[in-house]
Amino acid sequence: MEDIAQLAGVSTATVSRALNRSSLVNPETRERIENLARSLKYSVNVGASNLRLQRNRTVAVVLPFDSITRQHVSDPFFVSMLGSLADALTARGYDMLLSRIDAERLDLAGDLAASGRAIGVILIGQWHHHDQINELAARHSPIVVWGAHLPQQLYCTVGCDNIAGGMLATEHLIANGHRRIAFFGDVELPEVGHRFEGYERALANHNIAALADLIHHTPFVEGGAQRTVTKLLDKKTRFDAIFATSDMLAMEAISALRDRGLHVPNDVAVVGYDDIVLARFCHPALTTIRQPLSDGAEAMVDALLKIVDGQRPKAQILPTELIVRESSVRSAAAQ
Amino acid sequence: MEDIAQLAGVSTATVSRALNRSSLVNPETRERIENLARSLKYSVNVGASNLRLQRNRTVAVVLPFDSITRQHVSDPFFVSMLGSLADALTARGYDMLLSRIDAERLDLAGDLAASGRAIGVILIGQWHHHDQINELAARHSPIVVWGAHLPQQLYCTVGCDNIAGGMLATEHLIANGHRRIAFFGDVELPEVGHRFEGYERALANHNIAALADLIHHTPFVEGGAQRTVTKLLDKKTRFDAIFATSDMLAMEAISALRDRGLHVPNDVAVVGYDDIVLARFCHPALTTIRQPLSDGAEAMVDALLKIVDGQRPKAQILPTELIVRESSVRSAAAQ
DNA sequence: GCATTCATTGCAAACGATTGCTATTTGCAG
DNA sequence: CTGCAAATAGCAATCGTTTGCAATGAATGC
Repeated sequence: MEDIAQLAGVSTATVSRALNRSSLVNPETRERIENLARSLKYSVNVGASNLRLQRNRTVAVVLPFDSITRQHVSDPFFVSMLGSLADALTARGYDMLLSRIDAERLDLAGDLAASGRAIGVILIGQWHHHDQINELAARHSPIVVWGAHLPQQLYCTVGCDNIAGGMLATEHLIANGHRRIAFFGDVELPEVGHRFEGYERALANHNIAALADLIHHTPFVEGGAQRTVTKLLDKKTRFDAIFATSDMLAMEAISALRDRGLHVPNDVAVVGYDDIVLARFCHPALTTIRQPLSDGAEAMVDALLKIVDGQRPKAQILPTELIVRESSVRSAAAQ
Repeated sequence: MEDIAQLAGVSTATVSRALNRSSLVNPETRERIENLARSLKYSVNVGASNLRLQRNRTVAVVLPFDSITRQHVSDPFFVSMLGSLADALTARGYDMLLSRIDAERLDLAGDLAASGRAIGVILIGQWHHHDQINELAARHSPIVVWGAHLPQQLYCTVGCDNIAGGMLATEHLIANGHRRIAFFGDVELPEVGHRFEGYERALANHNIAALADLIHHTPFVEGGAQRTVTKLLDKKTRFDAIFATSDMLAMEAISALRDRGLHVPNDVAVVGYDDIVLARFCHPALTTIRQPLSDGAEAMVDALLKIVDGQRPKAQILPTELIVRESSVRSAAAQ
């Protein structure tokens, strides 16, 4: 900036004003300075500017990872969410700082804001860490979480109506004549817990008993669904449908069923969750529950900005939608 | 920091030293200051620190998007790359700034470094923008690109041996008795261009003519592969295999073939590219060329750090691997 | 011709942290 | 008791920007 000031024969104050299009500076001078800046490939140091202005246009997006299994969160759903968040933030002129944080050390997420790196944190998924997040929020770390709305939570969540989603999926299977519907998912996760609640309600509505044999704790790990399918078949548990709480799980389950000679949907119907891009192209095309990703991303960003602004936005629950494809509907043609 | 200094009865200088574990400060004093900092949930302002130290531990990762089609880069391959990059950067103590930039305004990527937001840029995919990137590098923007190594490029690339990958895929199809192998991909993209070169070489090695009818410009857009399949079938072009230059393309093509009553692999064998997670679980499981993602991410980060350090790292070409699954091998059982 | 206003510009003090240099204190030897 | 070195801690400048206030000069009104 000093250099430009020299070359333009003015002070840095004027350069700063010119570059910020202040009306205090002579249009002619401004033009000169702008050209100089352009030709020198100069752009203002955002860090210094932020420091002086006490402002910040960076939002931290945290993708927790599991330190025990060391697994990557490879689920396309979460990564698509990233893309949508990046778009929502870019549209509002914010930078996005992406952080992978050990799920056991979620308190570190607070540092991102405390250290001035970001104005707040968007956490993708609450996983098992409701309490930790609550603690963070209690310390007034600006934070918005993608996940389920829980009673007595101190933090703002944005998520889908998982109960409705679970019902939608289950009702659909029931409507197609299925009675022994297996549930695949990690019920300890709040979101999945809600989907399970929807599952139970739908069964209850139709006077179908929820059988413990059919309810399987299937973690979101590669190979999880496969193991669950194997267990079901080895125990000769009777089932005619699966409600899998993610498309990954569903695709893996379908693959495992096929390996054992079972046909989807004719032997076993399957409904997934998320509607990832590939759900349409796999075979059989996946019936699934769509979550409105980009709406969700926008809502999270808006909520975070409100929090930073001192407001207390309410949790948002977005609608879900049943997308019927092939994996749940018996066909004469197939088989 | 002022506050802590007050409470500890020392100056900010001492606090700063204590928090940076300087040996110049009495261990006792340091302890006191650290406790104070902890209980006040204080962490140093990274921006101010960076400003003073003239350093920066942020790397920008740029995911170009196409302004014309406004499409999101939804290919799981690129998003997985993001995850690996995040890991590689975190491991080295760097923050990751994620940016989506209009592919036509790639020059903006230079700003990320010029404005001090990041020490350098990692660009995921060179797409059609070789010249623009060259220009950037000519201006000494520290930049590393995932993509093909081109003659006379000024920037550092990390990528896979796409020629070998293309040969591997094509040789495999030839070995399985296929002679009329269609090529799906946007040959204008350098990486795909190389894969095409590998395809041609493999054909030439076996004295098979490369037929224009079989070579299809298929952009990486949703619906692209489907349209190409439709065109092939409508024109009654004879083909017994497809080499698709991404798994997305491959899965879409398989889906389209199935819609037209053709069986994969018995009527048409298909080989994809990338080995995305879902390639294993789709049906038929996809034969594909694996790119070593996390090695690539590490290599890119290392290269960027070298550039920032004033060195001129060489382009890196990583090996590819053929993963044979079901989509390319005729089976009696299936059909 | 003088006072007053207006349009530009510059001076210098912040923003929060770091660090070379300069005190101050303490311990120890002579 | 004095002198000197080692151990601690503080002063103040600095990083690159921004901006309140003061200063300058030109233009206007009387």
